[in-house]
Amino acid sequence: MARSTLHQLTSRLREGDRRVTGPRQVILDLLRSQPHPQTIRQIHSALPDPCDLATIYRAMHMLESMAMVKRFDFGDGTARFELVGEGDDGHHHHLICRQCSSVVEIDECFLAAPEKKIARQNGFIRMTHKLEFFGVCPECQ
Amino acid sequence: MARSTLHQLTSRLREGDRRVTGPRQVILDLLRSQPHPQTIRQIHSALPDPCDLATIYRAMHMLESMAMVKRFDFGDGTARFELVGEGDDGHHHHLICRQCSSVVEIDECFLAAPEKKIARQNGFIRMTHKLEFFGVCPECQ
DNA sequence: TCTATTATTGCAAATAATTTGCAATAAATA
DNA sequence: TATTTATTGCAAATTATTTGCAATAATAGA
Repeated sequence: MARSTLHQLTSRLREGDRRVTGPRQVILDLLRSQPHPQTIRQIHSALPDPCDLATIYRAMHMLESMAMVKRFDFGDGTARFELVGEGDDGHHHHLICRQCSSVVEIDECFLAAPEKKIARQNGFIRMTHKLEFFGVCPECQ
Repeated sequence: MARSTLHQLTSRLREGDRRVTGPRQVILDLLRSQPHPQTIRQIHSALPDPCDLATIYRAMHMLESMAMVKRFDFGDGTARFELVGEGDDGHHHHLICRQCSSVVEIDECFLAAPEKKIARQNGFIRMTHKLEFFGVCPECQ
């Protein structure tokens, strides 16, 4: 999946009737450069031209509602966000080191069949799931 | 897996050099009666003889450290706890309705093989994972 | 059973992530 | 360029959770 240009991203904003503001551009540009999910705080401290934390929270909600970012939960009580490629649903998983918190992207999803089975057995529809792997990375062993 | 008696649970406390206090007994008894993970707040409001929230938070930490309860994360920013049977590691998953939050226990785990594969491919050890399924239950459709 | 020891509790205050009200500001449009 | 209104910054509010500390109660020993 090719990485979007900043221009492509701001175009998506315009198409969604959202304004292309300074904070939104630097946030998108930052996310564009990061291969792994970022916390609000990481985004905030990495911005060249800083803006208020509340602005980032609001931007992430907006981007999430437009399916431009995907929210991930590593179980530490802090949301993380990753840019979603156009035409992609962003569904994938991560492998996280419990010592140093380094992250490996896991593109494969093993749960399509089990998920269907569980849905059928319990009469559920509109299924999805959240899955993250944890372990100790080579460096931390 | 048979449900433990309150006596069996308090025995485990004594074996771990923990005191069998009033709050701990009512908390354990409450968890014993619940088939699904409970939030601190749910536990608090269901206690016949109420105690401080901080006491429940501390009790759950203690019980977790003794592997008597397992913490689950349904992604709503609130921890949930389920009693773990003796000789059981408590590892399992849930199916949660996004409308009414009803819960189905999923005892099967489909990820043993994929987890090994991911560990091998990335040189990780001491693996585990967090997985919860979400959907819309029959009642809410 | 009574006493001493110390883990545990309750209460209040502290954290930390996130949300929100509101006036000031700055995109987008005519 | 002027107008409209989404967006921002700032401060205060919310929610889940943690922590300090003095009071209390569970347990071991006499």
